[in-house]
This record gives sequence, structure tokens and C-alpha cells, in this order.
Amino acid sequence: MTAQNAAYELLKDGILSGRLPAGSQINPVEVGAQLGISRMPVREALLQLEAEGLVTFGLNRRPVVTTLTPKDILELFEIRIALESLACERASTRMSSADFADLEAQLGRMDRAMPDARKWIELHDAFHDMIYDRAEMPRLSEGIRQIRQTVRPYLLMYIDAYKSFEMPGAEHTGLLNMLRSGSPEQARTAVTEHIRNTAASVVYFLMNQNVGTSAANPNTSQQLEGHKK
Amino acid sequence: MTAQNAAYELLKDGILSGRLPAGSQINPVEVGAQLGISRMPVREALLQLEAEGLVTFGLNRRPVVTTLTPKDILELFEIRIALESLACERASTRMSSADFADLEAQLGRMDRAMPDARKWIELHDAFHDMIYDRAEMPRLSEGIRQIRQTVRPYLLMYIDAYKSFEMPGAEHTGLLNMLRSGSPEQARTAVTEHIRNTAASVVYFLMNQNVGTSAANPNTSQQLEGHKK
DNA sequence: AACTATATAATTGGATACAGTTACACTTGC
DNA sequence: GCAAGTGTAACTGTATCCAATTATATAGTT
Repeated sequence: MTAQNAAYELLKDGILSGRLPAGSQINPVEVGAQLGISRMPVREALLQLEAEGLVTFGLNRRPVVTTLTPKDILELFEIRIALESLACERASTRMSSADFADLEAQLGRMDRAMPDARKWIELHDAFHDMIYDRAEMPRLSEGIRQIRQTVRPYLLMYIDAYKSFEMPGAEHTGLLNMLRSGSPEQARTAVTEHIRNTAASVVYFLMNQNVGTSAANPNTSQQLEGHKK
Repeated sequence: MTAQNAAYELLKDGILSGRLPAGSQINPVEVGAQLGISRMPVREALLQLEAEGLVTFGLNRRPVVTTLTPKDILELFEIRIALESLACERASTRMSSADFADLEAQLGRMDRAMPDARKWIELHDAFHDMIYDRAEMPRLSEGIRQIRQTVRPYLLMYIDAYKSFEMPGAEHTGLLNMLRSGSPEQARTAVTEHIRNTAASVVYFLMNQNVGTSAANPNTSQQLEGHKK
């Protein structure tokens, strides 16, 4: 593996897991030292992450973990609806019975992972990816995957807040049944509802947490806590 | 302007204008020399262009201009339909009369640019951007812009082939009228039709040209074209 | 003590040097 | 003439060095 890739993986994992929260400043030299590499490959990894929307170059091109406002997140969910509707619609006419068996198995796995939110999300995303793969639109799948990734840290915040949160298992069974019916229209509405529900919960939660409202101001980044003038 | 940006602009313009056709190998040293800079900023520009889909790193990570098959292009058009439908729908409820006046003016400008295909496309894209800006979904607008960009070289090939090609001016007036009616559903169907028409023409043309079928993949010498040379 | 000016450190963009790898051309033997 | 082997040139990845910019700390002034 190249140094660039190592930096990419480290940073991406840090951001997606929430270990590097939104607004965190990233120091290329520091990251490089952590991996025993120079800052050049880190710099390149940051460029890639910026393209994916996970990192933003702030004032003076200093890299920070992207901060999303509830409005941003709502927009991303709306885009997901448009994209996943299409993917679901196309997939619905291309599913085999073997696919349905795989998806059932995946739902089982999700149920069994239930207490572990991160594990559950992993399996949940894989469940959707399995469906969208059947749409045979690789760029569409990739786009969906990327948006889901961008929102993930905020979804984790939401789930972490409600430890005893009940995952919408029933919704997925419903979605699967709609797909089994073979009706593209029903598949589309099912997935639309599914995403809209998640969006509503997450955005409502974030607005009450005041996430990404004051933090959007660069001056209030948490990194500044140490030197209070 | 930074060296990285200069390289980015040069390469992007080259690709979008068709001066660097699909499959062209890009030599970072060469590009750097052309701008009086080293290959490092060029390398970084290439990373950004890869993220946008305009450049691909081929065997041994050598950068080449991305080659799209007709299938890829069809997929991109389908995604555009999903995204632009949403944008149009949202925009339709947010348009002011001043916006409509601006759009009318833009249509006039497009008509007057008529013989110059590149100029026309520029104005045409701006016309659509003006509408989508009203959707107030910046990421959506950006995504649409990016996909349109990716397809542009192929659209130009199509237009260049039919010099006397009649631009679909009437369709845009129709779209504008649908927007004026204020019905999101009608706006959605109008833009869907509009894009689908373009997609059909361009993809049909490209398939007959055998663009990106055998040349795209050195391994596969398949010919998918309907022998209509 | 607060304010300002200045020195110093940190950070970024970029060039260059160097190692490892791959492609290419040129033998050399058949 | 052609296949295989070999040496060379080109290319990529990366570290390091330098310059310019920006932030931080320090010292002096009031």
C-alpha cells in the first residue's frame, strides 16, 4: 500500500467513525508523523477527501473536517432520495430469487448485530448496496455510497444519543417485499419513505443539538479551547 | 493563482474542449513544462480531475483522459434525469418573474449564438444553471454541473458531426412555460423529456461512431455497434 | 494591565532529489 | 528474421528543502 493510501484510509476512518469530529483541524505533518511518512502523501490524501466532501480547505487552505449544517444534511438526504429511487426502481426489475435470499440473510445479520450501532450501520449499508448493485449503474451506486458516507458521522451522533434506539428493521422487510412484488413504482415509493423517515429523525435531532450552526463559524472550532486569548 | 490551479484549469479546458480526446495519456512533466511549473502541482490537479471523473489512472497509475462508453454516457444521462428532475421541481415553486425575464433573455442569447456550437452549449448550460440555482440546493447544482461537464466532450463530438444540427430551442421554451405554470410535476416531466431526447440522440450517434467500445478496453475487442458506418 | 510592534515559529505551496518500477530499444543468439 | 535477455530511459511515489505567508509569543510603551 502506498503512503498516500495509508493516509487516506486513516483520515477517512477517523472522520467516518467520528473520532475526528466536524471542524477538527488536520495537520498534515502530524498525520504524516503518525504514519511515519512525510506530509506530501497526506496532502494528496486530503485532496481526495476534499473531492469526496469529507474535508474542506478553510481559511488559508488549512484542511478541516467538513462541517455540515442540518440544512446541508437535509439536502443530501433529498439527493439520496432522487438517486436511490432510481437505483431501486431499476433494481426491482433485475432481482433474482437468489438475490432475495441474500437480502433476507443480510436482514438476519442486521438483527443479530442490533446492540452494536456501528456494526449495524455497516451491514445496513451493505444491504442497500446489494440492492443497488442490481441496478447495474456503477456510477449511481458510487454516488449513493458517497453521500451516505458523508452523512454517516451525523447519523452516528443520532444513534449514539439514543442508545436504545429501535432500528427500523420492519421498514427494510417492507422494502424487500415491495421489491419482490416487482413493481418499480412501489419500490420507488418504499425507498423514498424509508429515507424520508431517517432524514426527518436525524435532522430533527441535529437541530435540537444545535449541530453545525455555531460551529459553521470558523472561530468557534473546538480546537481553540486550549488558548483562550 | 497557484500552480496547482493553473494545471487544473489547463487540463480541464483541454479535456472539455476536446483538445485532449478520451484516452489521451497525460504526462505530468510535460504539462508542468508547458506552464513553467514542476510536476507536483500537476499531479495534484490530476487527483482532483480524477475525483471529477475527467481523468482516470490507468495501468501503473499513469493518468489518461477518461474514456466513456455509450453505456457509461447513458447511465450519466439517467442520473442527470433523476437529479435535474428534482432540481426543476424544487425550482418551479421558487421562480420570480424577474427570473423568467432573465431566462427569456438567455434563450435569446442562445438563439443568436446559434452557429457557434461551443458558445451555444456554454449559454445553454448557464440557462439550466440559472433554473437550478433557484432550487436552493447547492450540492445538487454542483453535482448536475459536474455530470454535464463529464459528458460535454461527447456532446461536442455529436454536434460537430452534424454541423447543421438544429438545436432544440423549442424544447427550452416549452420547459420555461412548464415552469411558468408553477406545476412541479409538469416541470419534472418537461425536463425529463428534454434530457431523454438529448440522451437518445447522443448515444445513438456515439454507438454508430463506435466511440469508446473497442478503444476503451484494450483487452476486449468487441464491436457492439450496429453496422451503420 | 492593556495595546502595539516585532521577532519567532508553524504552515502552506512548490521545486528538486532520489529510489523503485516499468516500458522500450538494442543487442545477441538461434 | 525473430525470441529472449539486458541495459537505459521514463515515470511514479515520496522525502526533503526552500520561500512566502500566517499565526503566535514576546517585549516595549503607555
